[in-house]
Amino acid sequence: MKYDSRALKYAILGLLLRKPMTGYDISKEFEKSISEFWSAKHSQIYPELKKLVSENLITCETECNGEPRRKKLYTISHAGRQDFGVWLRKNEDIDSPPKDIFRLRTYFFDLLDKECQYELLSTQLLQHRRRLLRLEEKYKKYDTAPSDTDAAFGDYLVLYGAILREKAQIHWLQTCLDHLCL
Amino acid sequence: MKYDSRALKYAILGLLLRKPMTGYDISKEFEKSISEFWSAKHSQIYPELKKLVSENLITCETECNGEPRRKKLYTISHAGRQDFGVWLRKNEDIDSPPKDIFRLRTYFFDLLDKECQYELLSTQLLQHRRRLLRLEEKYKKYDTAPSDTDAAFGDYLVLYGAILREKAQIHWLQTCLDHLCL
DNA sequence: CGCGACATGTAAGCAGTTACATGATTAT
DNA sequence: ATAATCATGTAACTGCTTACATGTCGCG
Repeated sequence: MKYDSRALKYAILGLLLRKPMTGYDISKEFEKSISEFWSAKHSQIYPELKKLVSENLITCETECNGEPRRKKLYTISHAGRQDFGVWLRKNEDIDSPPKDIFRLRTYFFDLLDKECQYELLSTQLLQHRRRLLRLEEKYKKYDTAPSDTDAAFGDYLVLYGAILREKAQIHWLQTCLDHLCL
Repeated sequence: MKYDSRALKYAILGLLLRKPMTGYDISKEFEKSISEFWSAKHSQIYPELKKLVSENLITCETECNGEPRRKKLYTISHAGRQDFGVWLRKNEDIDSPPKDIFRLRTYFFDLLDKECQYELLSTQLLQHRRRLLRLEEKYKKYDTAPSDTDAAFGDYLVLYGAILREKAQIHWLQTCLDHLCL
């Protein structure tokens, strides 16, 4: 009875802790740094915001100076701050290895001809190299590492983590190609 | 209209291509090498087997020498082989980065005191080092790389991939700790 | 006026986990 | 006997994606 880790809940609370935001803003934020290790669509975010309001962890403002607005600005509540603080400090076990469909294909490589194995591996390699390049572009913008009290600190760490992950993937794919000994 | 990549379907078909198996056998197989990049519980496998039978991709034998048995032995059909072959050769785009809850925590590290940051990082580090050791134990059993036509080839590749993944994770965690400059 | 970005939602369906259920076989 | 493993299933629920739906705002 605890599959429910409620990651989306805490991602939203964390973002709202920095500043009040609309559902749309949160959605955009997911497409930035967070997308290096997760993503959530607006169709998942809007219902979650409703739920958090009903749980009194956030509040929703629809008007400004008495005028009704089209935007809904969400703000974290005291209870929300507390809940998030407890979660953030929780020292949980490492996750089971992440699902990887390409590795499933690789697992069945003995059932495939060499040419096809080569095709699949080199296409993956190319794409991961492109992703790495894009990440390194982003990384270059930091000429120095942000302080660990700066909001950019987390961004910086997960970006570097994404780079290492891509490098490991590339290294693996190259090793796989070497084992094909064409 | 194609979220449905049906990974479980192809995992099962691939395993049955090697030899006929029961649902229980398949379940056990998932706990071996496949668990380095994915896992499926029996509660997901049994319904999928039913579905595959209804799609005529596999057949089910319940008896042996006319005697009814308690086991259900599944065998891949001709249509199943074809379907799997097409899937295995498909050159798909790389997946979006895998979900990682610990990185979500890291992303919010600026909201956390140094001691707690240190605690979280070092606990993760310890556990990933343990996982790496276990993987390296397994890897040592191959004194030489299996041929690319051997069924063990895939096992070997994904195992090596898991080792590189853990090493990258460990390297990242160490770098994060360095940035804390205690 | 039309296009793209802003902004918010719902419905259907697949994917996966946890818990509930049951019963047979094997080893101690 | 009794505990562990073998063996098969279902129900309820969370999580996530895709598609459907609607309307606003600013710019050229």
